[in-house]
Amino acid sequence: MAYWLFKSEPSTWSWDQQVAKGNAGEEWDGVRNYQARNFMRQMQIGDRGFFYHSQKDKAIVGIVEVCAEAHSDSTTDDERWECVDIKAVRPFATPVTLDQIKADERLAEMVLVKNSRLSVQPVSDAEWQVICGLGQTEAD
DNA sequence: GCCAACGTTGGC
DNA sequence: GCCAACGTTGGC
Repeated sequence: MAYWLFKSEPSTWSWDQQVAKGNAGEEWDGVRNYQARNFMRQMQIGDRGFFYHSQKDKAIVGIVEVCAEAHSDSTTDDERWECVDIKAVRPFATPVTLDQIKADERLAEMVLVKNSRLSVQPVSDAEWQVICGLGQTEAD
């Protein structure tokens, strides 16, 4: 199983909205970036991801699970763009802020730190464990 | 609100 | 195929 990170501006699509979709999940649509799309194409059902709030919060606030593999993005007729569906699994007991991530040398190689603009990114197993620890949240 | 970094577009 | 111009993102 692979790990990922999904980034969203809470004013556009927030964790609370994601939770409200329940187990049915929701398309992670609107991505118009090839790198991000290519990562979504690699995702498999059951893969886990962090849900990150950019802008005001700048923190990882929850864990999501991929519940549909890449398919065409319903928000555009342009067939280049695809997206997966994700559903909320559980919130972080304590959100992990960007400041915390930057301060932890074990996370120095995270894409979030190296390329903050990429909206869908891979997370390593080690990074996953470290961040779940910081957030006092089950990693399973 | 500013600005740096990055990705995309389009003219040549 | 290169590169300048432009638009967008996101941290500060």
